[in-house]
Amino acid sequence: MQLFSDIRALVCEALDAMAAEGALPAGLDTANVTVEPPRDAAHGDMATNAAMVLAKPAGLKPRDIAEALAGKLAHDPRIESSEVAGPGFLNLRLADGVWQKVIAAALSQGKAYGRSTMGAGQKVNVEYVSANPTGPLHVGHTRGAVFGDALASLLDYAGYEVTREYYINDGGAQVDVLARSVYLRYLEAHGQSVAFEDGTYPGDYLVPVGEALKQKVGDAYVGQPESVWLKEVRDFATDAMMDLIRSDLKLLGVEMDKFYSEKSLYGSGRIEDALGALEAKGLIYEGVLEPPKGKLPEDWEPREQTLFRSTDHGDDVDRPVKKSDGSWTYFAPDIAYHYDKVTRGFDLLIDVFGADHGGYVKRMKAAVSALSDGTVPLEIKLTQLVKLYKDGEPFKMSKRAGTFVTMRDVVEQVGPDVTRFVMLTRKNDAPLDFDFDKVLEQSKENPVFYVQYAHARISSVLRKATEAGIDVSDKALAGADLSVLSHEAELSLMKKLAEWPRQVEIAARTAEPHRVAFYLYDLASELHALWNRGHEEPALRFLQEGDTATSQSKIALARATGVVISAGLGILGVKPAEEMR
RNA sequence: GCACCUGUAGCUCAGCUGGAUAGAGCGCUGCCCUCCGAAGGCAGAGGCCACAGGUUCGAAUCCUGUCAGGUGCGCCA
Repeated sequence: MQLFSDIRALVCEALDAMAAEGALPAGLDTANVTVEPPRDAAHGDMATNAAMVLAKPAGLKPRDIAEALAGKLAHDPRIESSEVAGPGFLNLRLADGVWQKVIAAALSQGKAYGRSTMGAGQKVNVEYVSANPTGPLHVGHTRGAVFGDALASLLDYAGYEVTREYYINDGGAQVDVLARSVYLRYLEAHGQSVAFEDGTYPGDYLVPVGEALKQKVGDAYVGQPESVWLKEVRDFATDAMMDLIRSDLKLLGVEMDKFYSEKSLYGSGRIEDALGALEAKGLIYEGVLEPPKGKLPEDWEPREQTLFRSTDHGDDVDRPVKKSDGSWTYFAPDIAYHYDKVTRGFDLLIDVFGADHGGYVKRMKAAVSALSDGTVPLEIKLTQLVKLYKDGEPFKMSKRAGTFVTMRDVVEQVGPDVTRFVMLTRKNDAPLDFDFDKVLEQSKENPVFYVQYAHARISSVLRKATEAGIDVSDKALAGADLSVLSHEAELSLMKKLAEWPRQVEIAARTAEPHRVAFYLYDLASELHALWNRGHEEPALRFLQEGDTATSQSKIALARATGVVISAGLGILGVKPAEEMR
């Protein structure tokens, strides 16, 4: 049930009828006709711009079209009244019964109320996190993980068939560095003292890996050259790191459908295939790149390389797929990986990258565009930096010194629910401040708390009602007489509930899960407002002493609100609170 | 130098693929608990939507340019 699209359909039907009667020219394009809540509630429940959009093509005055449209709509029982306003808006006021049905829908459909068929079962691949397997996840990864996961859930809720995927960068030079670092820890485990020079990972998290390696191979690698141990240690270490990362993700409540290994591409012919596909399109050539302007690297000298003509697909310069020594650049396996996604039959690809990868957006899109002949869109969402604070003071982090804040640090301090919600209360392309103290504050300044508090109040009502012997089962509530819910404060809450399916579609269309978080805040606000009205007007309390029937009606409203809050939190990956402590 | 992102109330931020008098929280002023959780609610004050042009019935939103901040820019991933 999506009330706004229902009414939009009604408007379009009326426009068709007008065209059939000759009041409008036939064949007008109604694609730009919208039905949405007006900014000012005094204007009514819904407003349509139909008359203004059609005035020009129809050669008529907007207000005349609006008047005629109003006449048509008046026949529908859902429309209580309509009036023409401003430059040609048609403001609609809906009958109370329409809103009351929203409660019934939420109760009967549960969390599925709000689900959309917008995605029409299209297969979408969401790739996120994809952190290098060289250490634990840190705060930046956390935002990407939370965002990607919520986006995936959102798209699922909006009717897409979603695959959550992680690309393991286990094929490049950084895993050799990892292997050497683990080897040093391994020597340490054998009692040697070692020095961590530049170009190694000094973090403590490799200590147990070194010890585990000792457990496995004893002293077999001690004093041996790299040629003996590098490959084995590399595999051992990346496996250990992926275990670490998986457990970090689990802590946050993120579960991937698929982990895809870069290494698996090498030697399989897949990279050659992907580049062959590009070559067949005439997009691969040998050439020399211009040096970047303005900031010339010290050791710049022109080299001939194998290049991808990405400029044919919207990039600014062509990109190298092979280094001057003939080995692949990192971009080559990335192309192969995306080619693989295309051939797996996805209708839409989404990559979630950190903002520091913004420079790769165009070339990646160019590659997918070329490989799919423009049939598979690749959307890339960048998540901006997270700045950490404690007591209002910024955290200093240094990767070199190994003093970066890990995801585990954050989640263990504030919990997965708070971490997720807070990181979703900002749009992905804006930087985020994360203050360890503020996110745990129990006040309305903290949206996590505010929304959870609303849910806890609803749970509290249900508990009290049960104690009072009122049947609050879904079945009993579904049978309640909803027509008694006609107070303006109650209608206001119902109207907010009616917006839920619409908000889901907007959020999914724009790939912006933060909209869900903001909607939930608004919804919680309506609930709190109604709750407090109960102080002054006892008739607005959910529990009506001695009147089971009326109580059930009002509790049905509370319950419906709880259902939507928990559905919304579900998308964000947050568990609703039954009570506050 | 180029590309991408950002610029909205004193502060932190929303703003629905262009809509009416631009919203919320914090902070400031004043109210509301014999009552389902006051960890809440109500009301007031506070804006040249960075700036300048353009597109149109209509612009915070789209286009161009300028300014400011962030991120990145061959042989790293």
